[in-house]
Amino acid sequence: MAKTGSSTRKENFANTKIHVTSYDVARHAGVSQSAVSRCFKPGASVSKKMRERVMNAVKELGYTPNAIARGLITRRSNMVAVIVSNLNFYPEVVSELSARFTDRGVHVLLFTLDHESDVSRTLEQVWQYQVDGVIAAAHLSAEEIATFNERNVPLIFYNRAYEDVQVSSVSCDQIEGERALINRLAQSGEHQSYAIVTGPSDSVVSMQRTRGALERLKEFGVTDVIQVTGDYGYKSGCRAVQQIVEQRGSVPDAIICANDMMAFGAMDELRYHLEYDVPGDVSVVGFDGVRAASWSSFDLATVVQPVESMAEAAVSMLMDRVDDHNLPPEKRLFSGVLRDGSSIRR
Amino acid sequence: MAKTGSSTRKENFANTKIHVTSYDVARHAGVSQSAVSRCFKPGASVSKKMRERVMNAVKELGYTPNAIARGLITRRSNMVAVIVSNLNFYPEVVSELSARFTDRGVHVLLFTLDHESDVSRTLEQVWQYQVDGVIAAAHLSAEEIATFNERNVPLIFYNRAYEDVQVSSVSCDQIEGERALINRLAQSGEHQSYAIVTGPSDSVVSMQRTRGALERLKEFGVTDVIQVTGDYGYKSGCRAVQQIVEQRGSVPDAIICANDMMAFGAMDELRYHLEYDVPGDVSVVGFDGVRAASWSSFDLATVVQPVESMAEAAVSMLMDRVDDHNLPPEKRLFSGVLRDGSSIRR
DNA sequence: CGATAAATTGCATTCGAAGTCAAAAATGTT
DNA sequence: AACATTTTTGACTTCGAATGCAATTTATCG
Repeated sequence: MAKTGSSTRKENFANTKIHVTSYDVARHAGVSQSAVSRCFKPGASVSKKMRERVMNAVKELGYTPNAIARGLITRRSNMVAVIVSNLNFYPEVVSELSARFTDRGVHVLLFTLDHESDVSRTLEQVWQYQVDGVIAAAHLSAEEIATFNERNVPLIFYNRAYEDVQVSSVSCDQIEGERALINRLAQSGEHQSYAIVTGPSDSVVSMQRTRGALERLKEFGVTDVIQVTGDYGYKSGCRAVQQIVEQRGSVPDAIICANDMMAFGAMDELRYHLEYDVPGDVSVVGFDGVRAASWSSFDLATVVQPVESMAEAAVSMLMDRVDDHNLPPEKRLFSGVLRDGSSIRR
Repeated sequence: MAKTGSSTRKENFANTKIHVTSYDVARHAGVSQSAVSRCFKPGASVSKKMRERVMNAVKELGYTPNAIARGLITRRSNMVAVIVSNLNFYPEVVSELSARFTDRGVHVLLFTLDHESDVSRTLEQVWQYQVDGVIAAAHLSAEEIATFNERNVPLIFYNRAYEDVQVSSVSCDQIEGERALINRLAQSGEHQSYAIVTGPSDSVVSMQRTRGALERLKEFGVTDVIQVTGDYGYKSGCRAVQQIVEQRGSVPDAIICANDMMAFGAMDELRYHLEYDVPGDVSVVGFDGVRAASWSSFDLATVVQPVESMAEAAVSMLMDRVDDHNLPPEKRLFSGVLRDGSSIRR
């Protein structure tokens, strides 16, 4: 009540109508609403004189097109949803995606998931907002993926490759990358015993990295590899090291962490609490190539995911499919780049 | 052409109409469209029987309300814009904001700025999308702020306090926090000479932190303080240390960095390149209290910003103003929490 | 200059849900 | 059972811009 009253008041008194519509512009310029609309549509048939008159009125009234109304009729919201399971890990990805979408005049509706259980609630919201497409850096069930087809909404997974599902994705080759790391460790000739710190057991990415490492180690004849589970966080890297030491009674020659954060935790635990020398006593490697990997404190050997390329690929794949819904699913696999570092003994 | 054709084809062949509207539901349930609409409005007058019939039809057809259409008539998009200058710094903030908005059924349109010059273009987009409100962790000019009033869009600044402008904000008390850090340094009795690594000169936050430090140092009788400028990044912390040493020919007793990232850079540069001991030869302090501050490698003395409280405050302040546009601007100032750490000599 | 083609403009309708209001149904009262 | 109340319901209009189509203007050419 009070609200309506006050906004009406403002409309009347302040001579600043709060919502200037294309009709207002049309009236002010003495043309039709269609004409105003056309002036905002690139490539529309509008005479120079008309455009000028309209644009003057637009400026005088301070008109801004209403994207909501436009979206209703064009069935194009120019919004995409970005679903990330946890923004704290790898903000660069969201940042890159956001920047690239912005370049294409597309806006990002951000959905962060605290618990993976929020997925279905999140998808409800996604449907309601009529987004043109979705980028998911989170795990969706096969049924959930299927609804995207039913609803005809393009979907691109970021770093989640589904083997048996026909769905587009952009990923970094986790297995290849992990193998490269093992090669690097083996090549130094200093590592006989290995331990692996995996990510959470429901993480496909972690599974792949672990598998890649184990496979390659096996090829080198290393079979008894200690595995402990982490949660991708720094602290879990610390804990993992404690567990490893507890289990073996000593440190292995190399600790392979499923991501950089855990590698940092592992290095710090080794150096500052267990007083081992990295890499003197034990080598540590990670995965991802986050910024801190190149900090002197760590100088971590890792695999750098080509975030820019991957983001660009995800964005362009998505927008291609928004423009043509009939394009078939496609999986793009990028190689990571081995970053050598002094966390490996040589 | 091809697109329309194909989607029509799908509509006809696949028996799955792509867009199920409230009319479809109404027809299927044998009721009016108004009735369907009412079933989705909490607290509306609908009989039990009606609700049941409608909800059955909803399920059978797989109907989802169209938030775009709803927003058009209700003038409430249930979307807010979050504008951040650089997502890479402090992803926690965006993460917290996102989670809290989600809890309130509000969706986040994310705008990241690469260059501050993008602000005006970004605001254009913000207007078009009829967001209910905006949270800005970026610098806006006075005129830009004024347009929010003209357009009657609530705006809350995050960690940007404008002294002479009537605008709402949530911030951490930079000056108080910095003074606490200086107190802590002074209290150890080991620090005579100081250097400051500031943030970029156009950062209000950096100015405040620097001012707070200088003021307190002056009160302690310290006046000749070396200042070098950084950009909030790790590398600029390294460079800053080089410059400081170059200028004085030796390290000061304490280096005060305007944020944690630069403090990390400074510590690493000191320890690994100049081979000084931190804190033995020189103490380092930061500001922000990012996760890595508590990593053993750094154990950085810093001021922890109460991100959760601040995010909650920003969100609730914004939503209050969305509900009642007449609420006056309000500035909320949170104290940071001093985090002691072994980066300070004692 | 007149005829024809091409470019421009306006009218009327559309998108999908929500709100207004009056009619209809259910409930309560005597 | 007759009436007054309250609750439900549906017809119709609205939000703001885009678009198909017809009407109009302008350009082109013989």
